[in-house]
Amino acid sequence: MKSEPSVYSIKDLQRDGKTAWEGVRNYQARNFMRDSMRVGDLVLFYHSNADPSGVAGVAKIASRAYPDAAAFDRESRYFDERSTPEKPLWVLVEVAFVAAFKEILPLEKIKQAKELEGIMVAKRGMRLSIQPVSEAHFKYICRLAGCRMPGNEA
DNA sequence: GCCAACGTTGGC
DNA sequence: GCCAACGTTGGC
Repeated sequence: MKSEPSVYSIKDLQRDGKTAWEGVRNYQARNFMRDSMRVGDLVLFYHSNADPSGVAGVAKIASRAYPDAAAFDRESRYFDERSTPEKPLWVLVEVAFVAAFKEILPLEKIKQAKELEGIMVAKRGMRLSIQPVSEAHFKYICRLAGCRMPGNEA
């Protein structure tokens, strides 16, 4: 899951413990939240538009998808008049902090790693803010980042 | 700040 | 349903 650190960083999540991932306004990204995410699923937290851009840590899904109330709020930058409480168009999931990498694992490193061949985030023009990651890729990224995780002590 | 790539919108 | 115009994303 991508976030611009100037808006919301892994440190912000560490401080908050948990956050509602509001503001996703892309159908494909929404569908991943709604259809594929389950409580307990692990997430790579990616800093976009950053220096450097890359994976900043690990989070986990803390709720199933439910309507994103920001879409109903005229004052919100995420307001969308097509979405109503009766017929919500956009959803969010809650995301909980797991770990912050000591150092960002830069996109450049991800592109260089043979083991990560085919990973979505490395593809040209890939700007989807929520992307599926294979278990093998996930583990390898954690290893590259030197992150110790339950079930992934390597 | 530039700009390529992409998604969305809306005229036809 | 096509596709040009537009707005946004995000690496650099």
